[in-house]
Amino acid sequence: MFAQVIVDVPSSQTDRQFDYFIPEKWERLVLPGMRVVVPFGPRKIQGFVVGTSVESSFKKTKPLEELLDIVPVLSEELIDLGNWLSEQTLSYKISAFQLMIPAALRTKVKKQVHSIVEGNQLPEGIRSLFIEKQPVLWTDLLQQSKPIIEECLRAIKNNQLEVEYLVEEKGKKKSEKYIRVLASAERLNDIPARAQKQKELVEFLLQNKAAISVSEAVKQVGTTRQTVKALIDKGLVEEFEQEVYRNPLAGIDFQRTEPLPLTSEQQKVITPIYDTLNNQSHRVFLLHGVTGSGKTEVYLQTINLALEQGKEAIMLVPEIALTPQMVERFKGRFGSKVAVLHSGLSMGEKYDEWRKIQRKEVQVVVGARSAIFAPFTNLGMIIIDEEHESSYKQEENPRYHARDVAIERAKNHECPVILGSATPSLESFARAQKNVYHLLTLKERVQNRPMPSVHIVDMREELRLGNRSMFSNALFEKLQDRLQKGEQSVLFLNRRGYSTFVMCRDCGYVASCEFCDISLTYHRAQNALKCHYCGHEERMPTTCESCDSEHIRFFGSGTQKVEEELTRVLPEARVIRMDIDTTRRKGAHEKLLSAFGRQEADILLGTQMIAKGLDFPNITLVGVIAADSMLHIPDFRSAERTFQLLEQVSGRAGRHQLLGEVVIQSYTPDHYSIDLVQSHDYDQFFQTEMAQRRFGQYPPYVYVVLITMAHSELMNVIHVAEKVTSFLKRELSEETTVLGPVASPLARIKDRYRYQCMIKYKNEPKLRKTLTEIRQHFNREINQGHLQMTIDLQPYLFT
DNA sequence: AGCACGCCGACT
DNA sequence: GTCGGCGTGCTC
Repeated sequence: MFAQVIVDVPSSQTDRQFDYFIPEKWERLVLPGMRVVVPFGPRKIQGFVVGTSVESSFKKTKPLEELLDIVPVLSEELIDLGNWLSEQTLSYKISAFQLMIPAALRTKVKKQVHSIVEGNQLPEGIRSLFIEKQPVLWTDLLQQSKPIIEECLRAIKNNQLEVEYLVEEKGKKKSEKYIRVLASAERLNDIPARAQKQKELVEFLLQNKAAISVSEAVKQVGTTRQTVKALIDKGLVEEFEQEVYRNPLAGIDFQRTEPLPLTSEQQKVITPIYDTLNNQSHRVFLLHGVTGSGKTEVYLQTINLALEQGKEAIMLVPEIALTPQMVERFKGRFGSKVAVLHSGLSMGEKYDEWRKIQRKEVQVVVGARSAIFAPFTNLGMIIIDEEHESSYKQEENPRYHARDVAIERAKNHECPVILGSATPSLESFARAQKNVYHLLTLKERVQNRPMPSVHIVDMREELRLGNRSMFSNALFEKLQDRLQKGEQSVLFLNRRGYSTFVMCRDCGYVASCEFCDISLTYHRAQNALKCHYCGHEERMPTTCESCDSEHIRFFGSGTQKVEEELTRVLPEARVIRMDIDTTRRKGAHEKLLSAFGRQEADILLGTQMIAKGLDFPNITLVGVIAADSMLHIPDFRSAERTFQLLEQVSGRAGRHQLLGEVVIQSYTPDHYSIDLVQSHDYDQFFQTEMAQRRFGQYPPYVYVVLITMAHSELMNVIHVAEKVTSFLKRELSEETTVLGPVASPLARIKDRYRYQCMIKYKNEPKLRKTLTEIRQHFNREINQGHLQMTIDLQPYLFT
């Protein structure tokens, strides 16, 4: 028997199957989806078995070296999915497979050297290194002086030293010491009368038939490890190692909740989902529900039905929305049937959660992007909450979108997918309009709570009235008012975007490209404004093109500056600041939020991360300091992102008894992405934005591919970029547009110059073939490490 | 990705 | 003549 193996060597030349002979002792044990160690050339590496066969077309096959799993870590479905994913994203198969297993199971190859002769037969200079035939790590050896290294290399040639490859797993299963009682009740008499604690402990163990961890037993009886040790010595108690799961949620009690009664709207949207579940068919639903309309309850109840059918469910949430509040709702409803996967867990904790899924100890997974690969085998439901979120797109290879993977998996399992959002992505909503997805709508908040009222403040007007601070009068007064009433406020400042945009403070005019209708980016080095899409360039103006004012400014002030300002103008307010800087430490996020929940602060000031999932009853005011900050980054999705973010932030206010109010400060209050937040009119926003996309030929009207090339020599990268562009223009069909080459928005990273070109197409059968050819053509330069080339199909980032 | 093999200049 | 630099190609 032979095994087809994908080896752990990420390169284009090894991105195919290699045949290995299965030794007789493992004949029936080797199954597709298992990890193995194989000899590969002179070394040993890890690989995934993707198939077995009776024959091999190879004359000389080496045998498998080691079997790393007893049970496959990848199901047949996940192997297929991996192949599909690598085709879709033009990445290596091995990278796709590695994505699907927890980091703890990824192996590292260690190289070490040990002596195979007696010490005194080794050359004198290196004898002290290899005492007692102890192996020396290759990396340590390389730290030695040059003559020593050379002496070692010679010894290896002379068969005095041997090189050995070790394949090691990164993570370990956690085990704890457990005890069980061996003694029957009679032998209690063997314990001396004064050994009171020993007696108590044995009695306790006899009552509790099951084995118990030492630490737990000691705690329950109220004694110390010494007692346990004495009993082990007497032979009354036995100690053994037991594998345990790390529990990231230890000590937290989740209050069980029952399904809530549904509103008639919720009932209406849930019916077709139930039908699809009952028919065991595949269908994609787009659940468009305003903030606070009870989408989560719909998720919970549909998952519940899937579980009742004996199936499993995956629920994806954006990383920053994976708050304790969200986890609590799922644990509350499904208890121990839930595993949680997010980046806050340690490698070991993630491994444990993954194994719970693999062993079918849980039926529901709540997690961020990569949880879409949860090793379930009987999926009945996949939900993607906040489906418009860009964090579902992975920005490194394999550059996949969790939404696409979800739909592919759901097809494999013939089960429904729910994409949920208050502000769906244009792509998804357009698909719903074309009936590719089935649209479900929740227009009302639960219990007839009103949507928060939104005030848009024109900051140009504020300036004219002499208010130069970052808070408008309206926002300042409302903040004071909440402070007085003891209600809480949330202040939102978006610092995203790397490049400064240029704006006139008098009229709000923003310098934008005359060909692309996208804001220009300021380049300090040349004191020029550039368009990152078409390459257009103009001098940095000194006066406003529109009103001749000299108040032309670069924009961008961070949360720290706002915090400073806040303590100056409202010294009595207690402020919690939440951004990357204050939440980097593990658990800091939860700590700050729960402090705010206990009303230990009046104002929560933060970036993106406070826009989602936040649900506190006492929040009655939401302020957005600079609504335009996102609008002018050079990205065709900037208006969409602005609207989505403003809607999300607005949704944080007035979710319970108290009414909510929102203040949005803007220099361009008439822009539709800001203006339409006032009426919470998604449909109108969709219509307007679609017209823009149509005009500029952007998604969803076309598909986009971004090719980024980087090289340390500017002339070199320009040359490559030009070759790539002209090749694409020659090979691809007439209807396809190839733009560029232009310098990337981030024109130089780590001393490499970056250029990019963009493909816009509607239907391009030769696309993948052509892109693969390009990569093949520059393969040598890429392999030599001079040239970097990334190909992003359906990119979300254009840096 | 590693690693061996092999071809060319520098030097004992 | 030999050592070691890097370019080329292979790994079941």
